[in-house]
Amino acid sequence: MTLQVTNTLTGEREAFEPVTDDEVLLYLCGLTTSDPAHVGHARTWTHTDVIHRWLDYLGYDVRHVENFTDVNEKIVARVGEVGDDEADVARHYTQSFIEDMRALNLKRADVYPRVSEHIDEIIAMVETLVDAGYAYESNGSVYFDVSADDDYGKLSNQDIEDSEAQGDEDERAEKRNPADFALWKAGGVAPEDIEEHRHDDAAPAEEAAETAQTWDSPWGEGRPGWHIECSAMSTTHLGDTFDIHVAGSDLVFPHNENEIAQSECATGQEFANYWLHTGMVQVEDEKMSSSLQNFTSARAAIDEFGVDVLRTFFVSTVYSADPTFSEETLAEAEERWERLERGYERAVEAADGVDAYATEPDSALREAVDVTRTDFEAAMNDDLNTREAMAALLDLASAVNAHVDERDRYDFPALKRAVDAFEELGGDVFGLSFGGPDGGEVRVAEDLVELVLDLRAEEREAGNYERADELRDALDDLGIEVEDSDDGPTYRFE
RNA sequence: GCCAAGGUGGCAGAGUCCGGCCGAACGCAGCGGCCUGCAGAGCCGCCCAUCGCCGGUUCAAAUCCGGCCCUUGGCUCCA
Repeated sequence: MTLQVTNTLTGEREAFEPVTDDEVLLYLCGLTTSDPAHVGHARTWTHTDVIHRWLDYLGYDVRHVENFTDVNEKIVARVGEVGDDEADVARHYTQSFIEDMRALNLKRADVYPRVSEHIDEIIAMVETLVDAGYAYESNGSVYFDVSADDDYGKLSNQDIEDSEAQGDEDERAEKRNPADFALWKAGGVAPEDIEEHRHDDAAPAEEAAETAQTWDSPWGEGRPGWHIECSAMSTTHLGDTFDIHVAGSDLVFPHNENEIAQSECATGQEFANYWLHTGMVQVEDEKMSSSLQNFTSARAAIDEFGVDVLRTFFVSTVYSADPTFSEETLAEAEERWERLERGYERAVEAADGVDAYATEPDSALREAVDVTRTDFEAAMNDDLNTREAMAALLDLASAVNAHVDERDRYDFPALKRAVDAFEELGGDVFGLSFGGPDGGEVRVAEDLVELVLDLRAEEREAGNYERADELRDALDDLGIEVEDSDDGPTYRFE
């Protein structure tokens, strides 16, 4: 049984065959560092993470690249809110993304390239396209000539005759064909370009625009276009042709389409072999999105539900579906996760007790473990059907419960294999944390420590240093080390 | 208008590629029983589905073909 995936490029389910036998080159279109990551972003990250983990499970060596777009007018529009200039705002959100990714228990990518550190590669690629006749300069900007690329539109089936003009009036005037798109944009950022993305507490548009970064190029001072970055960064770190390109389904056109056009015209090689697109999280029958202001930030969701519940929610729909984010669906995910976790814990407790024997075979449980493994693997290989794979795991929980309920003497080898299955499939592949304290418990512990620290701060302010020290010592006895710093107290669990 | 993906029980959501094992999975909610000092957890069972509509192909269709209706995403920054 080999892995099959649905390829947006062909619209069909295909056998997965990497360019190199044992290695998989994976790219995910990352986020623009202009807003906090929300649940929709977290879902795409998590499904990509599960793909990575499944490829690991199958024995592939995965090279995983995921970019941060740190040059964009939306970032400039946040100047004054969380930073003094474009680069500063970008740093702020890049940091917050990294923290969210850690909190979500995502496997680290091999490279997190940023646009600002790949300007040379971007310029080189644009030059190649100009030299080869696929792009032209106009008023210091460079545009991709869609009519020069016979394959244009092959991902999204767009007909360039039907496409509406992109860009503002000035830009349209500079283009030969309305469907042409910018590879390089002359000058900085115009205040009116960031006006619509501005929040009330941001700096005035004029002032913010001043902080936009620009770079020297053969066509004069300017900034990279919207789509060229992903082409430059992916080919730099993965080569001209790589295996899997993941992105949200909202990026199919024009972003991914343009990536293909630029890359294949520049390198003469196939770009990505398999295109996987994740669905859009729905909130009240509408896409969750930063601009619609209907989003729950990844951070808030992790704080409210915990990573395991959130990951269970994500994995309970196939990656390509548009799942409903609501109180009901998250409550259901919570029930599912608890059922799974309880099943795991019962298996561990039964296996680690004196009532577990080597000579008490329970064929029902033994068969259930086998079925779980084969069903899970078949589901994952069938276009990464995490929903079905999860069902297999939940069936295992039922089998464990039935075994422990019905018997006084347990089948140790079978229980051990059940525990292994939970840990390898639910833990390693789905990234769920069996065994350890769950997110909720950790948060309560942290809240309690903060509560004590608040009390201690009150004593200190009142000058009751003896009492304050007693509280610190009491925490220390519990294995919580408190240190005072300029920014207030910090602590860590020993 | 054009492109793409969908429409499956009260909710949510697999199955559709490769028609029959789908008399429709897993789960949530609801109901009954077991267990139980109570509750919870768990176990067993049940309830709720003319699989968007109409027509066609077939011994057989949720699954294939045609038409229509509706939803979501894209065509503008977007996971």
